[in-house]
Amino acid sequence: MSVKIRDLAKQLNLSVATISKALTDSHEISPETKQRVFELAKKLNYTPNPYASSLRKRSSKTIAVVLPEVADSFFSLAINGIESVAREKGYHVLIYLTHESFEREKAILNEFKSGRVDGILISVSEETTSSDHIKEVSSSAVPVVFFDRVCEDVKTAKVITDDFESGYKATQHLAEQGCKKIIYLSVSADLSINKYRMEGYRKALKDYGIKEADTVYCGNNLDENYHTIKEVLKKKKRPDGIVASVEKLITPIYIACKELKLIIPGDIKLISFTNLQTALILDPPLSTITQPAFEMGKTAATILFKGIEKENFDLSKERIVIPSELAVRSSTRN
Amino acid sequence: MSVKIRDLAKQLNLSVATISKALTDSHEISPETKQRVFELAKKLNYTPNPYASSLRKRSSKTIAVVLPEVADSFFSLAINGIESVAREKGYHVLIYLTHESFEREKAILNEFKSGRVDGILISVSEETTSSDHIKEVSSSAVPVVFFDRVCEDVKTAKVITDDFESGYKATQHLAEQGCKKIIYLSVSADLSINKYRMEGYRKALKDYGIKEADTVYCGNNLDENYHTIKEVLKKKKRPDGIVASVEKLITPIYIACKELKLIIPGDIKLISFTNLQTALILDPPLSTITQPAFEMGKTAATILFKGIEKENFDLSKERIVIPSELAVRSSTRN
DNA sequence: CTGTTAGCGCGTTCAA
DNA sequence: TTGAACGCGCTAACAG
Repeated sequence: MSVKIRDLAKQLNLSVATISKALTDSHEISPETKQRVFELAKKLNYTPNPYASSLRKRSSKTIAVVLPEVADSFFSLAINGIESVAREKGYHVLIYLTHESFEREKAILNEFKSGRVDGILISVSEETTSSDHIKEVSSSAVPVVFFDRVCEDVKTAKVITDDFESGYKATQHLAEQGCKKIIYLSVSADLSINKYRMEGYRKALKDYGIKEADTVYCGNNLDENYHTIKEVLKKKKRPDGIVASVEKLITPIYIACKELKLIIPGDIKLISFTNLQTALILDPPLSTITQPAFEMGKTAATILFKGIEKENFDLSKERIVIPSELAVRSSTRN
Repeated sequence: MSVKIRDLAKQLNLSVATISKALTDSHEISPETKQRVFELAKKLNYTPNPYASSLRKRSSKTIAVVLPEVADSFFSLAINGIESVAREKGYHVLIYLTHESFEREKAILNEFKSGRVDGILISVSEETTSSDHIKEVSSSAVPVVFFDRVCEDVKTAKVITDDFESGYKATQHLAEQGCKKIIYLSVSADLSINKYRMEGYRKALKDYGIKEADTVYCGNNLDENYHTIKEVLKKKKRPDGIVASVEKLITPIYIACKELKLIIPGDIKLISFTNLQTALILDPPLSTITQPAFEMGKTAATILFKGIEKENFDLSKERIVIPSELAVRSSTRN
């Protein structure tokens, strides 16, 4: 086994309590003994047993990050942001993936009632309809911060982007380029982000007097999505504009268009929500709505730590909306 | 606080020991009492305190995953693989990012000497030259499995792709298309994957009698990489083939080519290591070497769990090479 | 300034 | 089949 406080105590002829205090730099220990303790600790490479400490202090210095998946560039970047502030604050990060399954999400959340983590960062799954499982842990004194995909009915902090505005801006961009039939591609009707983005889309359609609209729901499978999209594009009254509300729809859209020999942006104009670097180099070019994923991760984590560390910090008051960016890229060919 | 064994014991007029045994389904407890215990546990939503249990059992049911970053599609997919087998086996996953810093990697590894985790999955940083920090934890009885980016001198399990072969195949692909000057774009000379890929590249050059070669080292910044690549492409004796050994070089290459009005694959043929879905829809098309990232994550995790759970399982004997795939995509325009 | 004592919640003796 | 007692390693209260 590794070296423990007892070992240090014996070697220095001190009590374990003294060592413990010295190690936490307590003011009730003389500088000299502190010095001796530090030196021996370093020499023997002493590292405190985190679980003993957690048990005693009732705090684990650990947070949980619950995500649908890390396939997507948004969540990848967000993890980087979360991890960087966690490390800075001396916290450890447990990662859990729901794979968009509600059942799995419930099972995961249930494990947080036992004090494994001091706080939770969550972006709910596509299937999540009820939020009881979250309320339950939230009310059992473990702080929860929502992040991107939220449950509005849980009274706690939320860090989101301006989904309504970005849905509006995306649609507006297409409308201003002369699109007359703009469709909205989605993956889940229940998701908060989707609801707001779609409302923005509807508002823009209205403002620009566009009557022809349609919402198409896709799934999580590339092939199926490709087929779904292809069917839509084969219709007699084909859309001339597409708002892709999530990143994973880009590939099937491009494939379907190529297959059907539809030219972007000649026949169909396209805009997608994504943080992919390769959006820069797609040809035909892809206009995008980019979310500040890294920043969002950092912000959400920062708020969570406040909720954990500040005694009476009211998380339910926090609702941070971070603006997304519209990047218009026009063709060099047409 | 949450409900504990004591609470169950009181309500059932049993001792804590009996409850504990019943919950672990011990054979020395009668079926009837087990039944009663289970029922009450479920009713009160009892979840054992993981830290008390870890302290007592000297096992945390937790593994650490140490990665450079999750920017890249390879690591994103790998995390999914790792998490899925971890969950299946009832393990928790702590994630740590080195951000390609050796110092950070050492600091992280140092924390694993205290029994926080039962095992470690690691893909080393670009800066990692020595492996003492890994040997140290590995020899202190915590199993380590390398994964993609390995340290050859540490005697433990390694899960990798056929880097030599894929470097060879990539170069061969360009050579067979008639390239006469093929350059290799890299990010770090020290990385194991890079060494092997480059050896494959060199071997292919030799086999195809290509004399003109060059290796260009890039960094982690999109802009800088763009400039570096642009300079190379501006030379009088411009390369006519590029092997991009990591995903993040794709974007700067495309940008530089566009800027210089170099046509892919007319002027320059390109092949890159990547798992990006959007590689499918890049135009001009991008041929790729794809690593089975999800599978690798699963495999690495599976081996790690064997090392953790099987008493005398010799990790140092394990070296699993998973084949990557060459996907050739040709232009529809030229 | 330092030491003694008493748990944190759980699992494992050993005795009944 | 059950229970009492101890200890995992650490920290906090209270004495000295």
